[in-house]
Amino acid sequence: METAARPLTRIQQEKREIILEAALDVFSANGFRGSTIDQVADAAGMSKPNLLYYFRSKEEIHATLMERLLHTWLAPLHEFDDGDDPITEIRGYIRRKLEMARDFPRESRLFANEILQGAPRIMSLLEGELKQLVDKKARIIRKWMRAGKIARTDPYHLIFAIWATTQHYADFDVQVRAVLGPDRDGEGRFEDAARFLEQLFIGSLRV
Amino acid sequence: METAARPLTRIQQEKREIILEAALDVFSANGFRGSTIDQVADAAGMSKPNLLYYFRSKEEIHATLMERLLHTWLAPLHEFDDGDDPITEIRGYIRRKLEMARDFPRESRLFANEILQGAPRIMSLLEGELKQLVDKKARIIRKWMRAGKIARTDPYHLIFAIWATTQHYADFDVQVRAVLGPDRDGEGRFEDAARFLEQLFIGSLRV
DNA sequence: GCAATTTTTGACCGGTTGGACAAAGGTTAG
DNA sequence: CTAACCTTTGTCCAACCGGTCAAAAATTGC
Repeated sequence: METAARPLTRIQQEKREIILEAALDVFSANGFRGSTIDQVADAAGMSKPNLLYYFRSKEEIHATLMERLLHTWLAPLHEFDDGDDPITEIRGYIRRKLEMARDFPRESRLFANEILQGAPRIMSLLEGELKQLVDKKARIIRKWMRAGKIARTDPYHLIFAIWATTQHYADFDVQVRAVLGPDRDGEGRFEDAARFLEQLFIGSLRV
Repeated sequence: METAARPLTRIQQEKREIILEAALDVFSANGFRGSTIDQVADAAGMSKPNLLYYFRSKEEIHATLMERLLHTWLAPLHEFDDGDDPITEIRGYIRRKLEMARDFPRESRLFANEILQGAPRIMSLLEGELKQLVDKKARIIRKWMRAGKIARTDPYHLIFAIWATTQHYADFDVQVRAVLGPDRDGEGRFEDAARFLEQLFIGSLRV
């Protein structure tokens, strides 16, 4: 009584979830080409052929992972919206992005890996959905500037700078830790970063 | 009549140079594990066994490349020095780092790749040479702050932010281009970035 | 021109990897 | 119990990849 287009059973959904979780671990640590199906299968607690029963290929795992990741990834920018107080809005965006770097470093690294390789699989999304979203937010920022609520500057590069500085704490984590040294290790660095970034961005935007 | 430790012939030096140049191209585009010796040999215009006559292994090519890269990479930070005018000094550092992102994007990406993978091969350098260098520069910055020449903030996170924002234009180049769109493409984006970053950092540091 | 040395190459090898497949094991509905 | 279906696994394969090796080709020193 099922439809011709196979609906996923609950077991299938659960196993696919486990595999994606394992793949996120492995891919983000070793890169796509540096990872093997066996490693993912191992991390997922199943055999390679079993894994390939749920995903037809290594590529398909990666593609599925990327698709989900991008939704999560763009969420903070979607939330960024026209509000009474631009400073509050921007501060909130920075805070959310920094929290994502802290709570989802694997996702950040996987994304960074993809972009570094030239983003072959998500180029169309970057040029389409992402560009339009950024265009929209840039218009909001420009409006604030015209209204004299924040200092005039390039909204695109402002957004790039927020991305770069926040994601740095996920993507370059080992370097940050190495430079800060063992004494300044621990999650305290994220609070220091939050204070610093707020001062950096808000300080330069205040009129 | 040569000494026991074989001195490199001119041909050997030239060929090694050609190989390293080709390897930088290939490794920075595909990552170390995503690249094959054949690809490098191809790009260098020679056969694989011939390439392996000049470098004993793929690892050795990568290690040699990394070593050279790191010297170039830390040069701007070495130049950053105690001066009369902190603003000029910081502005100059930002400009030099941004120029490196523009002129040596492959080096930047290779470095980013290494850090992303956990920096297994250069960890000791990060914890040693790099940390000490940053510590030294952080002390200079703190001195400026105590003298009331720039606003008080965390010098380490300031340096991280400069790294992140400037390298972003090399490492995330495809994303930057995609978001700016075809009309804002071209090298003009680096000048826009320079103006923006100056305003961002100098604006927030001014007392 | 000839011998020693350096450079280049074709052929090959062992290990790894992505993926196929058929058969076995398990589950569910009647 | 049994037939149909879903899940799991052992085995296998072809392609790829890093690296070796011996022999050919080119270069160099005399």
